[in-house]
Amino acid sequence: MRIGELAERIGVSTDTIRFYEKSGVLPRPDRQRSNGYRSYSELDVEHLRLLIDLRRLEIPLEDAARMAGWCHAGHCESTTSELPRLIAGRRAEIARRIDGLRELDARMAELERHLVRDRRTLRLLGGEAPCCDAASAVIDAVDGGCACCSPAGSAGPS
Amino acid sequence: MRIGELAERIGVSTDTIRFYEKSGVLPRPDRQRSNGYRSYSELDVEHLRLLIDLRRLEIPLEDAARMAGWCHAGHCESTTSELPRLIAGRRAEIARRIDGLRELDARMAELERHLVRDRRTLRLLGGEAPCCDAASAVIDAVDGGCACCSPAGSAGPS
DNA sequence: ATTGACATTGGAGTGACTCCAAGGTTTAGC
DNA sequence: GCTAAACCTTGGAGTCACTCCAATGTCAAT
Repeated sequence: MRIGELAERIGVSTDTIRFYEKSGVLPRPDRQRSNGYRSYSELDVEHLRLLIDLRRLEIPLEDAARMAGWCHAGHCESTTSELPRLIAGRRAEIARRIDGLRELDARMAELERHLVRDRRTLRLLGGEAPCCDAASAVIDAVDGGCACCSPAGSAGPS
Repeated sequence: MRIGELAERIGVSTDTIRFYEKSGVLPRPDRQRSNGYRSYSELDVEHLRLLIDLRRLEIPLEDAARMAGWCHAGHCESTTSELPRLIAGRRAEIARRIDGLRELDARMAELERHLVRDRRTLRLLGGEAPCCDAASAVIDAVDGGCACCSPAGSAGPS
């Protein structure tokens, strides 16, 4: 199969595949003699698919390539000694990220509530409103304090 | 305050602050006359803190700078019309990411279980084992199939 | 006067792509 | 056989958001 089909099947761009080859993390495949086109086997598909899956875990390219290489070459030693460490680290990282995202989402939700309230206020007021209401809601929700309209800790305008 | 203290207080590098200034997303602050050092006020701290917080939501730098700018300048119009759209999009993205990470973590956990099992097997066998056990566990767990040792769908070696 | 911690600038490097131009090849239809 | 579209090739430049570096300047304390 040629590079386009491989890319299609795995869901990456041909540029990405060529980039991997150029940076040495994927071996150069056979070339169809005379026309220079890259030619891939089902085995190559599996190798690349694993690499891409590992990349989707946001494992740095070099590490992901090493891991995929071990599996491909059947090197149990590396697989059983280095992999567990890598995986444990990854899982901790994933947990940290989920926590961070949850916190962000909570802040975003609060911000959203503030904005809805402020917009209702604006509508009731006929479109004009003290300038810092919404802005301070943003800062309160995202940041925990408003500098431009309550620099000394006052409760805000209006 | 000088750039080092600002960076310290917000938890970014001085390089980052200078980079923001160079790329035009932060205004040039006053310079202490004669020595050329940047000099920041508490207002600048709040502005940058908001920008950095928005960046931590992985909002692209340009967008984050625009949002922080609105708040800083008290432009309710943009704040109330554009922000809600941005926030809704952000929250959807956050939800997607959390789902993705959860799935990854489940796959990682499965992989870990496989490896523990295989290592026990290895120890019982005295260190030597059929080469593909661990490798195929990686592929099974991460990828859902092993090409190198069961290319035709067989159950695996050993 | 010297040391050390700060500051300045311009410019290069990083990771992981992504896009582009200028060309060669293959395939389908007429 | 000719043409057009869809593929492939290469080298190289661009992107984002920093990060690091060298060479130099400033300042406070000993």
